[in-house]
Amino acid sequence: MTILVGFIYTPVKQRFMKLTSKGRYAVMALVDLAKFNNINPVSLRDISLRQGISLDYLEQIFAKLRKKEIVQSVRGTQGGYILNKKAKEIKLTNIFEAVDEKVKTVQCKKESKKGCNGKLVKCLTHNLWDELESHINNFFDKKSLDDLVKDNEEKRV
Amino acid sequence: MTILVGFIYTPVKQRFMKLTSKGRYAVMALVDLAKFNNINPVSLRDISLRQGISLDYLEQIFAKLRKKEIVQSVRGTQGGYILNKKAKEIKLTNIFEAVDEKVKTVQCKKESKKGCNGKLVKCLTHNLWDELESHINNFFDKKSLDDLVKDNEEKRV
DNA sequence: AGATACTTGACTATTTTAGTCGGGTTTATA
DNA sequence: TATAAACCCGACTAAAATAGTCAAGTATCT
Ligand code: FES
Ligand code: FES
Repeated sequence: MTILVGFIYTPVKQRFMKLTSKGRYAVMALVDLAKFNNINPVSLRDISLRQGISLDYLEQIFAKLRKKEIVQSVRGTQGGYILNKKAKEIKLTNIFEAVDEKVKTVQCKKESKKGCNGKLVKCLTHNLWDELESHINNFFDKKSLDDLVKDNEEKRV
Repeated sequence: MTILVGFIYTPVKQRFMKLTSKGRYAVMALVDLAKFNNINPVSLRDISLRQGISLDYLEQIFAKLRKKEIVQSVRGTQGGYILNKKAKEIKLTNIFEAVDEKVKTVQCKKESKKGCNGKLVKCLTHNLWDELESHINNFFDKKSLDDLVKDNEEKRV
């Protein structure tokens, strides 16, 4: 905190956009699941081996996916996970939201007139981040798990 | 690192997309600079006060912007920074690139057949991240500093 | 000379990430 | 009914990144 002519800088504590391995893994794992999602549930162990993702980490991720009702679990031997909806109805936005990687560029409340950094007016770049957010979410809202699986099958042909 | 049936998980150390305060500040500061960029250079102290960004941090950011020839410095009293190009020619991509916040979703080499996580084949979601990268950079390539300033003036009217 | 402003580089508290670990519970099947 | 395969849950942690801070300059105007 720097003090300058009676001015105090309150550090802005806001990570304003993230998309990291957790989200990437979630999508990878779900594509894998969707591909092998015939009759039997798919175990995390299989996904872990096929995709090279730590089993323990996958468990954390799937706990979140289950809470958001994207997957369903089947316990016991021969258990695993199955999709809880049609692959076409699972959009990337849903997945990212479930694992806390929602794309959110502005932290300031939309309704309130207040800006970020506590000022009484929106900052110079507020509009930009707002547009960016729409731009990205637009992409994620359109893409479904089904699209990804199909995209993948094509590639293989 | 978990060992499982002779399998070793090498942790994937890749942050695959970032856009944080540093980039946000860089853009804010440059919009401010562009607005007040008449004849005289604009001092970081002024930007700091107007935008509520730590002066010390701004100095770090502007050092990078100068290295990439986005701004020019004028030393001494009444000194400060001026834009090194027309505001119309400074795209957001250039700004983010300068402060190391380039949007880069895939780490695997494009030419090589190898995928991320060291596998010999591209992962299930490679295409997706590739598309996403284009989608976002498309947005940033189009937006110039000039657009932002104009956008801002309109709002004020 | 003094003040203003840029320049450089090292340092650091805090937070986030990408896991790990240990102990459960549930259920199919041998 | 014993066992093993799978999910379930919460706590823990090393390493990295973030958002700065701080100190000691140098250049230039008045
Ligand atoms: S982002 Fe909304 S005011 Fe700064
Ligand atoms: S992102 Fe290119 S192979 Fe995984």
